[in-house]
Amino acid sequence: MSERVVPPGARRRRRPTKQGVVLSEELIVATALRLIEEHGADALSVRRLGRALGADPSSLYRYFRHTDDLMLAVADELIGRTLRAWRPTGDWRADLRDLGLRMHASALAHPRAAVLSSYRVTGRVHEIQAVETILGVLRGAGFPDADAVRVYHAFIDQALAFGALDSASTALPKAAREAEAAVWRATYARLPAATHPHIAAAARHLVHDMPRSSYPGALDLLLGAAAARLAEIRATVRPGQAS
Amino acid sequence: MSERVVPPGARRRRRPTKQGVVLSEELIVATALRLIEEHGADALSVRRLGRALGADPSSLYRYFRHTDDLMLAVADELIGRTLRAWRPTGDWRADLRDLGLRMHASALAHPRAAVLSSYRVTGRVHEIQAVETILGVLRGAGFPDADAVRVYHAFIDQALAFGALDSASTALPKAAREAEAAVWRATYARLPAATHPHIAAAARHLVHDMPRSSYPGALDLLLGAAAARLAEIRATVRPGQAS
DNA sequence: CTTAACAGGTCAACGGTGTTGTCATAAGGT
DNA sequence: ACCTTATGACAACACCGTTGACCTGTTAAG
Repeated sequence: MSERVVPPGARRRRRPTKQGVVLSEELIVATALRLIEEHGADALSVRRLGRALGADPSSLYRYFRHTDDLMLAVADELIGRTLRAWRPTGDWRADLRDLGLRMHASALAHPRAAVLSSYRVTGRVHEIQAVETILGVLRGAGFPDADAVRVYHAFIDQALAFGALDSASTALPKAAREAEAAVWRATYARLPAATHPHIAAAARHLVHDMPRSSYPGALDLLLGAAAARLAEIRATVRPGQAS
Repeated sequence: MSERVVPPGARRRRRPTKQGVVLSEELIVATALRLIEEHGADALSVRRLGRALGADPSSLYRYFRHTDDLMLAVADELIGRTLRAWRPTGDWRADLRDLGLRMHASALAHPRAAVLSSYRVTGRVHEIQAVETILGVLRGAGFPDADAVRVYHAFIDQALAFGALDSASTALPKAAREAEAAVWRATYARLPAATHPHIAAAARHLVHDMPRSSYPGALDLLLGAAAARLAEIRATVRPGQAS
């Protein structure tokens, strides 16, 4: 066995599959994404992916060391797509808001990849490009390096964390998702004021608010705090005028 | 088969297992938690849990309809423990900060349950108690119902989302976790300024910041924004003096 | 005190999963 | 034309969650 995965550059022998398909890293990732989109995140398994490709499942291990590796490649491809669709305008706050919402939406569309990419550092091309781009926006806006990294960190973690959270709940079978919303109406909204005064008082708001994502609000909060920090920095730096 | 799970109240026949153990919902949940603590989140499977209990795996289905159900019970137990350990002082901001950190820590200690509980509404006793308690803190501080729910929502989602995110990364095998940190040093910190100027400029900060959790910072941000909102509300309400 | 019902345990099986060791073969370089 | 070897196929392993059928001891009713 030793190492069955060959570095991408060294691949040459394009022997087709029994069913005539010529495999490649790109084709595998694209097919995985298609499977996820068409049949949901749970439809993705090595065996099913093999079947969809017209190849033996074990062939995939010539391209990825294990499932995780494959999912990271899928996640990186998603980052790339999100970044390509994004059109920065030069207004850092609006641009980051837009990017945050896009990342969140992309996570919602691909729950499984979102969960994985939320806590893994891929070190792949698109991820690096995203880091460079976001840091560029922040430094361009005038954040000193240390603050730029802090804001970047909070921004990216929040987008990923809420993305994973919200995507997990939309990935539930439809019946289960409706059942969740029903818990707020049927259980919480009916608790008597005698035993649960605070829930009873706020019941109306709970039923309305809780089944919705709190990400947009949290994002605005973060950007607001960052803007306040930037104003503070600018005020401090004015006298000396150095970066 | 029909319905094999009997509602907790109706249980009476306490026939012991072949190996002499008397099962109960509480014992199962406690054992599951112990397994997670001792051998990591991946050590928890129906079969292993059965083995640890000295019972056939299928016996567990007399108590929980499926694995999810079991994990929700585990999650609810965790909420209960966290809440019991928390000692509110009456200072809403300090109390919520303390509670948020405790929830985050508890998620770190029980990654698998954390992930599940982060996007599911259990409607179980401890969860309800937590909602009532937190809403009580906020309403007691003077937040009107609608704002209390908004702050509650952001607070709880943030704690759960970051908890799930951070716990997922600490649940990685130690080798993988070290590899992640190494990516920042070995890949990002070495990118040439010519192609990646922003990363190169901020490299030192990236290496230091990125492998750490951004939750405490994000939490303070949220509470700061909530405090600002409360001050605003108080200022507006002063003249009429009504709640 | 006997007896009938059934809660709650066991067993065996089904169809799935990721992963690996071994083998065969066709493509490429020489 | 040959040799090497990348790469695909196959079969097997050890797991997983879940279920239907069966059996038995406890319990409540008569």
